[in-house]
Amino acid sequence: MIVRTNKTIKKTQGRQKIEIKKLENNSNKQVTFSKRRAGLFKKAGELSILCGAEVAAIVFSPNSKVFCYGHPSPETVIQRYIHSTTSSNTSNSSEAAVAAMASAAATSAERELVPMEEFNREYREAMKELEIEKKRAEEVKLAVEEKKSA
Amino acid sequence: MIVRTNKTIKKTQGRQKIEIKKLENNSNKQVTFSKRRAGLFKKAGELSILCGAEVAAIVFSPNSKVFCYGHPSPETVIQRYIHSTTSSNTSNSSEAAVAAMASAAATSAERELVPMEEFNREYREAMKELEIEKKRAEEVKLAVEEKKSA
DNA sequence: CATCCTATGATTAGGAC
DNA sequence: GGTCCTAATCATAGGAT
Repeated sequence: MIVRTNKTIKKTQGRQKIEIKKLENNSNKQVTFSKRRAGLFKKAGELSILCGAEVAAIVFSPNSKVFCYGHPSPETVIQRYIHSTTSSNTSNSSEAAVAAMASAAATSAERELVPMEEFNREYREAMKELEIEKKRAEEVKLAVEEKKSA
Repeated sequence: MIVRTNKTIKKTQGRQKIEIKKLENNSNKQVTFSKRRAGLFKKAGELSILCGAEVAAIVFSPNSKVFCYGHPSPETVIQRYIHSTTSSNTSNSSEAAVAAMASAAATSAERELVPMEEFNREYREAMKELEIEKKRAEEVKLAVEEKKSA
């Protein structure tokens, strides 16, 4: 009896698990690009509505075609971003962070809003991290300057 | 005797359906903002890896704090976007690198005294931003070296 | 505020038009 | 190229820590 109940025949394979790595198949890459780009913009829109946030998303396809989403508009958000990043002229990020924390330390010590014991531990860890970061920042700075003079 | 048979008690309500409209509850809005921002950036990263696309996402929180994701870097994509939408001349790419570093500095810009109650949060954010910036700086560095050898 | 957990809604891979 | 479909993975709301 070759009676197949259609109930057991899947119409599609459904969503398959995929690895997040460069897609090699070009046509599949194009399809994935379109679908996920739409998904990304939708998410961006939801975030802006739900939280009243300004959001911009810019995407260049593998073929260099540009797509963008923005609320209130891509330009508005980009301008604001550029302004927010260039208005600061602090020389070194690590030093700035250290200064900020030192400032916080002085204030908190007086107010005792946090157990000193815990604070000291966190502070030491922070300083350690910053030392490491300082060295890396220096490396990058050198690399950038090197490139400039080249 | 407070004996509850956990078997019939659901530990959580699980994901609830929500309307996409402005959240009014501020604390809930903050939580949603953090979670969805992370999700958005993750999606952006997946899109860039899967499709070899250049992607940038910029988000301003309701409190005007700026967050961004970019591959290869936010600045790179923004520059390219500006160039693609206007006919202005291409600017020096090293400026992008410098801007990237300035971005890190902006994260923990100088401030007055900080209430200790905010210290832990501020501290964690600063560390996280530095962590992100570290990776970005590394990418920029690699890009610079790549260009030099080319 | 971040992170972990679970249940469930949302997204999307694969396929067909 | 976009659209519709299904099934399975993924993201996330709500809660706890």
